Amino acid sequence: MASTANKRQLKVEVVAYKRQRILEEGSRLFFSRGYESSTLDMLADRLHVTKPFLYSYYRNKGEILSAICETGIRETLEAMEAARDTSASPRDMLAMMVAGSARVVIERQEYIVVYQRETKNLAREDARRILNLRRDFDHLIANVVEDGEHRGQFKVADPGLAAVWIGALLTWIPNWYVPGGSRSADEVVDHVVDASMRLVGAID
Amino acid sequence: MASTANKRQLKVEVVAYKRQRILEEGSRLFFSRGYESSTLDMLADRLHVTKPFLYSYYRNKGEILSAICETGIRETLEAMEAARDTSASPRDMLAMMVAGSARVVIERQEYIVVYQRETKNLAREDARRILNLRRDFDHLIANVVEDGEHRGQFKVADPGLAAVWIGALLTWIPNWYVPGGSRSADEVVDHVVDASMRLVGAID
DNA sequence: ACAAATAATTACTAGTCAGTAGATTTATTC
DNA sequence: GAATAAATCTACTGACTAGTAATTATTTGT
Repeated sequence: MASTANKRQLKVEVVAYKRQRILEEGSRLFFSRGYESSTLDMLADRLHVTKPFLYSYYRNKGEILSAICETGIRETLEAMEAARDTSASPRDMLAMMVAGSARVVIERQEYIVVYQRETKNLAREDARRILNLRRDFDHLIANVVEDGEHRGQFKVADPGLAAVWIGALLTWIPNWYVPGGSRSADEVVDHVVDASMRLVGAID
Repeated sequence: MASTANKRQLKVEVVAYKRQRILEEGSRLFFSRGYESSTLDMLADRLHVTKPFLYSYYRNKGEILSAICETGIRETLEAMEAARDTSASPRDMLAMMVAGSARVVIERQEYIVVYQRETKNLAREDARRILNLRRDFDHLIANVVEDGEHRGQFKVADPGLAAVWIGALLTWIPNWYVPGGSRSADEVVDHVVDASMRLVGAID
């Protein structure tokens, strides 16, 4: 039989898993119906549980939303940080950053769309925290672009603005990429990288 | 005294004006609070009228939303069509199209943001109609890009995709342009045009 | 096996809000 | 200036839903 410590460990994992499942199904629901039009009863039904179940894993509806938004931006950010912690040239680094976060956007469409569409429904405090993550994201791009500009690999007037453009391209992906459609995920990633390179005037 | 015909004409104009004012204030309200969190009582208060007043100018809440969305996309489209009906070169035409619609996006921020954020809350039929306008918009750009590509003014792999990118830049403006901030509207327009030119690989 | 603790449910409330019926005020016509 | 029509308002309802209190079921420790 398993030790008490093991059991305790298992329980922690089960709780984490349940919390994650709530976010997964929640992101799908909010994605397809919008946050306000989604009820907690609907979410509970999809998980084959009841509403009070949700309340023992999240304080309220808003906390579920904020967890979804935070997951979306945080995973994108992590993909970028992984590329930054490389010794690649600015050009290659930017390509890796864009490719990495594009892949997250594609894999986590629901999270990303909810994150960018439902900001208005976040509680003040949550909105602030998540906005800061977004800022980190923009700075990460801006820094690489600036570095590349100094090293003569890019030709761009305003690195901050270029970062904003690249952010726009990434966030926009779910508006036109259809999973299972004519374009493969890899093609999409390549296109986004190509467009980003054009925006920063990467010298061939 | 004014003739009966004149009075009738005036009345038509007054009705149109009231409908327009509802949309104006509605777009501001939906922009700042989100559609679902906005109540018709709030909207009525802002106009110093009552809820049933709104119902004598629009059938229901959804019709107000759809009118706002349609106004947003339609005005952008009109700016583009004006540029298309010019005999300019593809390069100049695209620049005019982007500049024209960027100005509309800046002037009508509230309409544009509501349009792109609240699509999920549109009735089926309205969503379809508005999606078609959006398609026209994309085609208009794609056509110019394709034309420019054939004439050797642009260098781009997929004109349809380039159109999507440009649409992304335009729609994204409200996410970073702050009216009365450090950048003037004209500067913003120039930046968007510049970025679009880079995306289509315009030959200098 | 049984007591304690944990997990999840049933059944409810309190508040909100889109939409409406009927009254009232304002404008128009003769 | 009375009669009619148009515009707007007051006061209400019915449906919905976030959140909760009290109860039942399940797991755990001894």
